[in-house]
Amino acid sequence: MPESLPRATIRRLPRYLRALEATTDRESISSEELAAAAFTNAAIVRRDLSMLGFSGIRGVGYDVDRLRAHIRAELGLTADVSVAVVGAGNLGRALANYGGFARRGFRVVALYDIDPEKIGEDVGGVPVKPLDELVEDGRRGRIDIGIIAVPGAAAQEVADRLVEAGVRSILNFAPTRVDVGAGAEVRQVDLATELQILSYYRSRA
Amino acid sequence: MPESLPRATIRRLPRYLRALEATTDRESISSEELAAAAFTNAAIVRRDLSMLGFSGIRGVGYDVDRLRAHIRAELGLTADVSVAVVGAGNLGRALANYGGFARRGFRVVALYDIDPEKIGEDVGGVPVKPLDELVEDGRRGRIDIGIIAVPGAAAQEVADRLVEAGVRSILNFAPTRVDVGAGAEVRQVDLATELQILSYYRSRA
DNA sequence: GGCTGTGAAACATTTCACAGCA
DNA sequence: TGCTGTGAAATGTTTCACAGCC
Repeated sequence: MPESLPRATIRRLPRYLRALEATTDRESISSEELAAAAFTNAAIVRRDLSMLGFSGIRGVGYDVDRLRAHIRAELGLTADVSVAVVGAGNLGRALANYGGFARRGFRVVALYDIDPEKIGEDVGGVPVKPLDELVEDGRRGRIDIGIIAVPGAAAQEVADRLVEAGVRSILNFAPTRVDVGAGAEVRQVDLATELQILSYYRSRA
Repeated sequence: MPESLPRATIRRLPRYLRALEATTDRESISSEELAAAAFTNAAIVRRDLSMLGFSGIRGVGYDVDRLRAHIRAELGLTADVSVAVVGAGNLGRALANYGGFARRGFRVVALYDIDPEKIGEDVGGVPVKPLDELVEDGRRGRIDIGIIAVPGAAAQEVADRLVEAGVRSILNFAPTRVDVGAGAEVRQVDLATELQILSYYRSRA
């Protein structure tokens, strides 16, 4: 594995990319300007881009087009990324319909569920398929990222299936942490946790 | 404002609380055990609890009931917290229906939308109301936390209304950052960003 | 003996500040 | 002159390791 970037830098790359995608009217951008657009500060921008091995021009700034392409490449976003969502409940449907994914190069290719009632439905162009087909689909075509949008009790089972299907990147919305081997990377989004953290700050305002 | 805890500690408190809520069969728990349940390590647990001003008993561990109550208090979760969701699209509906909130003491009291078609609907017991009533509702009753679940273009406008309604804690699911004064705390959950970070790790596996 | 509480070291990240180049 | 690139300091966080108490 090539030298990895600092975690803090990685977390900021999507913000830089978004800012650069919104920048269409200029050839170059200074660290100060990019920082303002990406909600950080100029020193951090310069340090981050230097970690990426990307150079600007002193007295001028960074070349917008080249930087955009550089960050896309760094994030592995050179081609569309295919996403499978497991769980066709409210959250799964919301994710399948979410325009923000397509706009950023993520293509939701299927929703999987165990409820026979839901199989065959079409959610904004995305077919709902039986969970039993996940492993086969994953082995045949390519699923780059799997999203777990099922109740906590089913999360581990779904994670196992995803891994079996060859999925090595998982976004888990279930509050239950899942254990996959070293073979996969899991990110956790816990909605109640976010509210609890807000609650902490609120209670001492 | 009382001395604030380190950010890193605050982020872990919800995990400790969840672990302790699942612990009903024992009176005390060691840092080692709590660490395993909360996906961290024993030294961090001891340091965190010591920052909280909470003491265990040497040779034994931490009193489960007292610690649970202590963390709940620290998180401001002594009473139910009321939540308003703005945007009755797929995501807003998913959030209004999400059992994980109620189970953790968060009560979604209303969904707000501008679409006249949706007004008056009932989403899992939560009424959909016109956005125009948000400010009035917020001033009359109490809305502890507001969730923005509208398209990016409308996010800032919604944030302004929330602040006007007296809401000082906001969870924003729109990709657009919102600017509220110093009066409110905003947390950002960006779904595409999460996928991009996963994509980074995938591309170098 | 077992586990907490915490100095001190190690590590990670941010900020400062300025030399150096276009 | 204006802005980058980066040492060095400051700050924040984790890890180590062990004294001290139950």
